[in-house]
Amino acid sequence: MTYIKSDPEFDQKWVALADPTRRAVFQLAAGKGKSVQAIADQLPVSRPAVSQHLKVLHDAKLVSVVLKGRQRFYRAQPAGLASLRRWLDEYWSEALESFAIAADEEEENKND
Amino acid sequence: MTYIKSDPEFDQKWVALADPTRRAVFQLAAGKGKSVQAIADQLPVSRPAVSQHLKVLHDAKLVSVVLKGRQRFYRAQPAGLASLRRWLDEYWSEALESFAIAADEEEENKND
DNA sequence: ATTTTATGTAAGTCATAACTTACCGTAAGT
DNA sequence: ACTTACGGTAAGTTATGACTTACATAAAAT
Repeated sequence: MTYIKSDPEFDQKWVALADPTRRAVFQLAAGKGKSVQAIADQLPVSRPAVSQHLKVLHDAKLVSVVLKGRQRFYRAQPAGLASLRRWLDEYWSEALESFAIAADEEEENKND
Repeated sequence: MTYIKSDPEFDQKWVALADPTRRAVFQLAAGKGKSVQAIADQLPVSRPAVSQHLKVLHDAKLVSVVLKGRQRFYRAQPAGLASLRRWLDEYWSEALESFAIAADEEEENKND
């Protein structure tokens, strides 16, 4: 078995959130929902850059849009984080449930 | 406020796990701990590539190493996922605690 | 109707990241 | 001692991604 199980939707979410600027966009869009301009105003990048980031986030289903006249209100969609959370928990829980690991950890870190 | 709060250690973890191959490396190193060769054997990339991925993961404190003779056993360190989990939960919980959002969601997705 | 305002998108630049092959050091086995 | 196995690292290639400025479109305001 020399291949990697690929899940494009899942990968997209990781890639989308790996960029700090894009993560900031996501955070700014959390809660209330903001126009592109409003988001760009709070960031050190151009307005088109924000548009591009929003496209990536939208494709990854991490934000939703509402059209209001000539404005577009983007809002973070926390539900889109579900698969990432599940992945993390899969490995996270290993750490908690196993005392054996904690014990070995010390042994290992001597040569680390 | 036109800057982004930067946390290099935190960013590193995101970047490290955003790559599918590197995520596969991390997963293969979960639980038992494997030699570089053993990991490379299960992936469609070269052994040096795996070494490079492991360096990134190690720098991000997502794996630990144990030296045993000429082998190096790498093991995933779930504790390294803590900060990511906390970040996710911050936005994840918003979704769960607020019924208002769920209601608005429908309204919004009409124009989506 | 003309002019703003809000946004998307195209085109170009530049840095970086994910590979590869080649090479080096070092521990084990003979 | 010599050879083989393990793994890090250097160098080079290539794709991609995060920006920018310039342009295009459509709704609102005058």
